[in-house]
Amino acid sequence: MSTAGETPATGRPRSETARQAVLHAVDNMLVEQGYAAMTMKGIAERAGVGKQTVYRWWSSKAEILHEAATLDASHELASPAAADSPSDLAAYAETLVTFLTTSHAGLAYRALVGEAQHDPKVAELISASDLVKPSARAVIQRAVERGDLPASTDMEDAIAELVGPILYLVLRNAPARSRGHWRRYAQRFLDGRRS
Amino acid sequence: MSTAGETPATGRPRSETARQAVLHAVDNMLVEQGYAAMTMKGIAERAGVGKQTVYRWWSSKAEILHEAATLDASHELASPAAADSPSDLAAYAETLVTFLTTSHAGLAYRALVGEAQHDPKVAELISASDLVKPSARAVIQRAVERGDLPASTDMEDAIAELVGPILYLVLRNAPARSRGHWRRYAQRFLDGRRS
Amino acid sequence: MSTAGETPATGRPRSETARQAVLHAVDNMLVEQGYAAMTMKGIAERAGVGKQTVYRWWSSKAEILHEAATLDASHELASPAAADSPSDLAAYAETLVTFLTTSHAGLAYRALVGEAQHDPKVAELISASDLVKPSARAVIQRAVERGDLPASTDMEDAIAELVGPILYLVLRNAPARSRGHWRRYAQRFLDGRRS
Amino acid sequence: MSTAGETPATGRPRSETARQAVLHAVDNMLVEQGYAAMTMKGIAERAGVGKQTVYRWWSSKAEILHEAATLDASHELASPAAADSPSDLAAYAETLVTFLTTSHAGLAYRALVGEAQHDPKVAELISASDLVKPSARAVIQRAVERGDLPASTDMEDAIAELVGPILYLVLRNAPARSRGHWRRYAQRFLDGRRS
DNA sequence: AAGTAAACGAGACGGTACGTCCTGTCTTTAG
DNA sequence: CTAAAGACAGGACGTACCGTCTCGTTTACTT
Repeated sequence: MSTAGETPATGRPRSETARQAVLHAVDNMLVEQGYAAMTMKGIAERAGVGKQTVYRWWSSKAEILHEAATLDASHELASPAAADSPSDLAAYAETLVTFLTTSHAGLAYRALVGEAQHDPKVAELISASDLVKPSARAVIQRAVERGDLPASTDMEDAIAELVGPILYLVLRNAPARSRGHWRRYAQRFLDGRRS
Repeated sequence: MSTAGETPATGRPRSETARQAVLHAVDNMLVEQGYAAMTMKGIAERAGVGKQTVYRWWSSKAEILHEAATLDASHELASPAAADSPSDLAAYAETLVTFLTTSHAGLAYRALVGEAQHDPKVAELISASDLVKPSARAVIQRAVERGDLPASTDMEDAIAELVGPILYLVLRNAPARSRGHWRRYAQRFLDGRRS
Repeated sequence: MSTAGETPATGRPRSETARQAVLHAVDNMLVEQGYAAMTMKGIAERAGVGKQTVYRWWSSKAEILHEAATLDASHELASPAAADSPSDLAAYAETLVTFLTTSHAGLAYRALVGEAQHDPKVAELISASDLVKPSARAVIQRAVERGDLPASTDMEDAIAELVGPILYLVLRNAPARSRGHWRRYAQRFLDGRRS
Repeated sequence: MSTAGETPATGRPRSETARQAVLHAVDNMLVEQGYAAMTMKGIAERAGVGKQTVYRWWSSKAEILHEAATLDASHELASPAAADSPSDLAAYAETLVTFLTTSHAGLAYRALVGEAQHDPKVAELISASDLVKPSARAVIQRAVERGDLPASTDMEDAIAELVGPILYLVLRNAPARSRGHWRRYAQRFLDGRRS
């Protein structure tokens, strides 16, 4: 990871230019070539940066991708509160699908979830700082506060049941669903959890 | 893929011994070393087989893994019909979790789902012959026939909503849930789809 | 080293084409670029060969160079016996100078002698199979047999005293000496060892 | 090279401490690790000096080594005039062998002679300021003045014939020779050059 | 005393070669 | 014609050095 906690007292400071170049390179290469075709060597060349500079700040392409995606994700997943809980949840579902299927950060997220199945380090990375969870937690929290979900709702389970089916479809490249579909999806989610 | 259409008229026949050796090697290596550390060369050596022999019958380690997993999966995911739908669904959820977290084939399935995010060929492979879907379809079908789910139930959506949350938890290495949890999970699933 | 002692019973045999391509590449690159600028990567590319193939048969550029030079050296250093010992020794001195200053193999020999000062492995290599020594030994032996040098002559010392000054001049890029110079040089060598 | 021509009018002056630290570091590292293992970075760290400081005053490790060796060489190669020319020459030969095989500066000299075969800049360096030549010239000059060598003796050739065989043996790590050997060696040198 | 300017230690920078590993193909002998 | 064995061309891996370039700091000489 590139976030340096303490500032080193001495030596040439890290080049922010190089950092940005790497993050942009990774972002673009993911879309153009896909995760598997990306290499540390290729990233360095694309960014116009030495390989050592990349390794100095990130230990794998997954880590770079995670940082690049995190920067955009919170902004892209922001779902403003709607009038009522069904609308709120349905809007969030649509936002999430759009994020996962069209956004650069969303593609990165899917690649990272995939990679996490092969590499425990990546699994730890996304579990320590999941891009999607916070937004899902927020929308469920709103429903609880409105009284549309019981106060006893287990947050982890609720997130899994809200996000899981969406991720399942997206990871399998299922065809897009209609707006009405997500409206009914939100309703089922609420109905199943009515006390 | 290993399915040979017509039998070649002449020459030395394909060695079934070699095929079995490869499938067993892949199975064991996945558990011992993980997906990423497996290589075609390593598989061949472990199986006591030439590299060319592996390439002759499968085009990637994903394909070998898929075949190895498919053999076991249907048997391991068989969930006998229980007395009522909630019990049936809860039992299936538990079986699926056990499969995905402890079985060799289940680990292979997770590795393949991960790989599918990087490689379209693998995505096609698992979508053409998903190990889990048939079992989920069967248990949902039983609920429809019992009248506990409406006849109009969309099967693809229902599978996604039943399996999605489970896969979401498992892919993130979430801690095991209790039997009661899955009982309530099944109930929420049915309640959301009532009326 | 590339000399395989025992023949392996199985597998694809070594490609003689690749071996020749590497040896030629090294030969040409030494002249064009110099020893320091030659790299294993560059040799492989120039030879149209994989890096692994190079490492499979030689462990360093010095070893390749040694093999390439050895092939040519004995032929190029062959000095036919002259009428008398002074002429014989003078002719050999001239041949040796020409070899060391103009021949590809001679340039390689100088590079190897240089490298041997930094790398004990190279030192061992050239001491185990020196390109120059055999030819010097032969010409001194002839002088002994003619009775122009005492039978008690220590061969190692005589070689050092015959070849050393020549090598000293060549390694320092001293200007070329005349034919008469080498004639007098041979005479001094014989005179110093008379009686 | 470190000899600064004109003194800059202003700014912090060069640190003599740093210069000495670098020269000592190089001296020790050569003995401990060998020429090939020495790096500019390693030298700087060993000397407790910044890399830039090293590059400011020397352009390569060969140059540092040359300066370090030059400081000691003239002192170590000083060979006091003996009673007669054979003794004088024999003593010098022994001194030279000892220098080349045991002294730090002698090891440095051998490393530089080796490097000169790969790098023309180093070749120029040692030919412009050879550590050994002056001492050899002095001892030969004494023999001429004593009348034991003809006045017409070509100095360059004589140096080559006196030093060449010694260097040849040393560069090949030949076993040490006895005192009697060098006595006879000196005699042969004189006999060969008697008019 | 304040200002100027170069040298200082430190270490990141863009590059490039290292030697190893793996890929998918090819070439041998054995069955 | 398949099998095991293993060499082939190619290319990415992560590491190490190269020589250059900033940093903040230090140290002498100039006003």
